[in-house]
Amino acid sequence: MSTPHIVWFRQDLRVSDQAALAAAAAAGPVIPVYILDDAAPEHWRMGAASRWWLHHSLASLSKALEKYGGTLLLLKGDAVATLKNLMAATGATTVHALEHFEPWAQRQQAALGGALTLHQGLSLAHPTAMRTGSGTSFKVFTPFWRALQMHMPPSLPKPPPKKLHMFPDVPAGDSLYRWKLLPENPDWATPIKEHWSPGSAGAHAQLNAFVDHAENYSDARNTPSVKGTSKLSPHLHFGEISPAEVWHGVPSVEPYLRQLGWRDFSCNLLLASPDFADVNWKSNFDSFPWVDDKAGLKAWQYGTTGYPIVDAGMRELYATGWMHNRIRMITASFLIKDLMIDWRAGEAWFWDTLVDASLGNNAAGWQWVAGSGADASPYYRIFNPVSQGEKFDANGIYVRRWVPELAKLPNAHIHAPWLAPKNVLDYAGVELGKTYPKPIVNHDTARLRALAAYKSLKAA
DNA sequence: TTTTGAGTTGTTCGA
DNA sequence: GTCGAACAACTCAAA
Repeated sequence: MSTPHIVWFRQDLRVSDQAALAAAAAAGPVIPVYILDDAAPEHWRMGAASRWWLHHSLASLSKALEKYGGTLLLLKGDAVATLKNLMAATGATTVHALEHFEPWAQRQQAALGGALTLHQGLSLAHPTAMRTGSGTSFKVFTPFWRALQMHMPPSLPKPPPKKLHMFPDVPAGDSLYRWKLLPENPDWATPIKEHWSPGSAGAHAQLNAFVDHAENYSDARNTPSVKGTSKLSPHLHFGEISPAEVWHGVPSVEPYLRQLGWRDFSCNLLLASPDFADVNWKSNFDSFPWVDDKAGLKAWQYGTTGYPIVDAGMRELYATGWMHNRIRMITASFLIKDLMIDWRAGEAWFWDTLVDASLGNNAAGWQWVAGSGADASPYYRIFNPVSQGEKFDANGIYVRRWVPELAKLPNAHIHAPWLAPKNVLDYAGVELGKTYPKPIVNHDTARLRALAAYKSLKAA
């Protein structure tokens, strides 16, 4: 019997276009393993929504491997030690894995040294291939995107191995259910379940559904009430589908491919600045006068700010584990600029509640809105939650879906119920402060306060 | 080394 | 209602 090759699955839970699996399968008998590992610092351990997704994704991967004659071994503990033990117990000398870019993943990869063979498949292009003319990493998206396109299209996706030869003598693993990744008492995942089907099959179904309307992406992507976006983000995050499979699977719609480019860009930023998720990329923001507003944070989290478009978004997030991208910007702008709460509080909430929570993407989004990021939004760009609602949810469909207590308000007042005449509110059964909150801040004054704070930063 | 052009996603104000 | 200007200054990337 030849020595086995370990395939270490992480956020690459697929069998097709999976270079680590392919290399191991070609080399000899395999041991596919997933290790539940709390290597990340406490506050970056996988969030609750992600854990729900992980459970189902692992179940799906396990099934997929069985189709090819493989079995997924589930282990728990420090990944480096666990892999070393597994190698010692089985005589394996090589671990195959796709390269990951989170700081703790980088540390683990370094610790495994020569025992680890890294393959590519998380990004469209390897970050070290993405360099400016002077050899530095990119800090601005547009030139990055131009450079990335020089490397595109990515290689065609590889089919799964025809057959896996499992190494017969594998130690016993855990059972997935014993990891208790699923919520109990209460089982808040019921509505999430209705919106998603984790796993590669679900990912490809989602891709096919998107392909049918991808041509409308440019227009429809900003309308949160319609299916305009791809909704592939969680599938991509868990690697149930590779970015190359997506690139080759969708029509060549530039604005969409550009979004894929953003995934790569975030990955580059994180690799270049390992503390990107924790500290202001622009250090002058360290003196920003954030407000410690626990009540405001809570109102934001649970969708009771009194601004319908913000509340709708936050409720969509809490119910489904996902939020439309346009609404992510609006809600983030509201937390940062209207409430002046530190962007990291919003980042942490998104981390816990998003099924697509990715360290680099999440941090890049928040730092961009805050203005502390590499390629940041200008400080005076403060979203007006009413005009954003009127512009992108003109007929109030999105708000009515997630804030049903406002459902009977006419379009003219759906985004600013506090401005509606009393008889209109009465007719709609809305009593502000009772059935729906009054606005927790006045946007006009909040805007001026934020502008002043940003100005003070500049002076400092 | 210096210069030049550009930088995801907006809003308000006043003519 | 529509339109252009102002809202800053700085850093990045490439020539």
